[in-house]
Amino acid sequence: MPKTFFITTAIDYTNSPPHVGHAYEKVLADVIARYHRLKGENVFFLTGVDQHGQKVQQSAAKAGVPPAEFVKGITQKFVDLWKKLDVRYDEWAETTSDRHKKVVQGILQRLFDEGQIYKDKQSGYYSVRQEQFLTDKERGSDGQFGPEWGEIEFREEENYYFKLSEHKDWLLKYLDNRTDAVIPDFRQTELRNAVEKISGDLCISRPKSRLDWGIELPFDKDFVTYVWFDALTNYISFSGYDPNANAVATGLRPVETDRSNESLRTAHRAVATSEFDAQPPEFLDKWPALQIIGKDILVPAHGIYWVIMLHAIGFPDDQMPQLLVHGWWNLGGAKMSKSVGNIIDPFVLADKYGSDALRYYLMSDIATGKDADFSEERLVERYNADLANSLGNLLNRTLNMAHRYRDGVVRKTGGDSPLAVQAANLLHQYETAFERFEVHAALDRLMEFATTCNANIEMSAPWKLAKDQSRSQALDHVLFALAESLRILGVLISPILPTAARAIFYQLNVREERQLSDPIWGGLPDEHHLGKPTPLFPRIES
RNA sequence: CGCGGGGUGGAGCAGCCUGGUAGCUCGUCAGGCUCAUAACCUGAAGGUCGCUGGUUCAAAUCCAGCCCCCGCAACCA
Repeated sequence: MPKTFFITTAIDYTNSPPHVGHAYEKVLADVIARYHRLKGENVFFLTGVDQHGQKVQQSAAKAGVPPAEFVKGITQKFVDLWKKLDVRYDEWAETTSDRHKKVVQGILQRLFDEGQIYKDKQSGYYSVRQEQFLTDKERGSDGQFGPEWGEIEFREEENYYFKLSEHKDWLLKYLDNRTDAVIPDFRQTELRNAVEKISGDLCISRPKSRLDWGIELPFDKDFVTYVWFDALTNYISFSGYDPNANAVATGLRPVETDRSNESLRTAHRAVATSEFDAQPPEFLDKWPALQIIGKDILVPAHGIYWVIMLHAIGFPDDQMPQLLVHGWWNLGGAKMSKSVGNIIDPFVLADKYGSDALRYYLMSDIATGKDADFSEERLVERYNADLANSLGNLLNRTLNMAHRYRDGVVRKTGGDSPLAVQAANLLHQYETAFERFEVHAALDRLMEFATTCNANIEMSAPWKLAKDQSRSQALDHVLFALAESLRILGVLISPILPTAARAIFYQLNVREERQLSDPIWGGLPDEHHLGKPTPLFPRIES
């Protein structure tokens, strides 16, 4: 039984409703997931929401509702959006669920028992209004804290810390050994540089007096865990990880009193490997995941904290997730941001242009990993050029001719079509692009093929063939090749445009193809009866 | 000398990792076609691939230096 393809996205923070950036990430993950399903693989696509934390607590208080209720409302908007955009996930992560809490607490307890988590005192300037400690970063150009922070006081606070810096050397070595830990590679360079600068440990708690909307520390009920262990662990807590599966193996673990000792660390790894194997089969079947994240949360969250957390709880190096880091949709060259108020609402776009149009734009007009500029005019332009004029019109004219000249029946004739060769090339290039997560490139190849088909029609001029009885067979040959080409286009575009693909199959009157082996030339039966043409992508007139 | 990204015909971008006639969409101009969603096809004009130097038979692509633009507190993919 082959392993399941496991793909995750970042979980979205339920402090405010989704914008087009959220939509991009989930659609990207959905497209890659659908591609793997097309390949016939078992796929586990996990996404969800991050519901705890200070901002949520504050927003809920402002709205005058309990955090649990506040979070429910925002969560629903995300769920609604994914439904609207055909984002089909297999599991939904909500960090307030019991299932998740148990895993988080299990991991925390374990690390605490092993001495990886300790209590310490921190002191510094504290903003009462913002309920946070201030660092030098918050100082203005004059070196003072600005009025936006309100009253500032000097405060001491105890918190729990995770021994992050202890794993710095491991992480450096891991990154050096695995060149595709992060994609694209320049992000790995960026991460590697950031790891070099790690100093100090990671604060992982907040006293309940300050924040109680979170998961309680299992070893100290006056605290909740803050952000990192709460949010990042969702990737394993919702995929079957059992924090207690390693109970036996942990007993073998040497007590690490001298943590700088390399031999102990080696022993630690040896034990860790076996304890990882003790995980439930359903988890082992999925893990490791391909994790899709935005460029803002690579450093330090996923690239440093998350992989170190996994390492600390015994995940071997070859079980580290691969991080696919995508860029941002900017607006007029400027960053999209809530405070500036230049947020694009994906609901509005989806209602106005349809799910597929939005999906197509988000997948085609940005190179995976890079930034791009969002523009509604571009969306319309690409929709009209590629989907309406090229692909949609190709389907329409082909079906029209088939009905007009042949009553909708296409016949297999001997001989090769130049389109057959092109289709084989297309399939190859398409797969290559997808293996590199270059969805934009895959779409380019698809549209090139559609253009080739359109050019093929001009060249063969079926309307002339139809007038000449002696060339009847040539006409059959052309029409069959075109119908076959469209069937292949439908299969290959289905991960990106699931709704449109279904419409193509319907109009071609073929059953919904699901396998990547289907786009092989010759799949269409002889004497096939095509369906009636209906404009697939009506032009958007501005 | 902080870290990283970018600079490609009028606009927006891909290509760069794995050097070998510079490609896509839009726009402009000229033809063609009529099956089609006033869609389609062909051709043309338009580029010193930021600058300088190096490596090479060959550089948009590799190396070095320089110039300009953007991101790196929070919200936040």
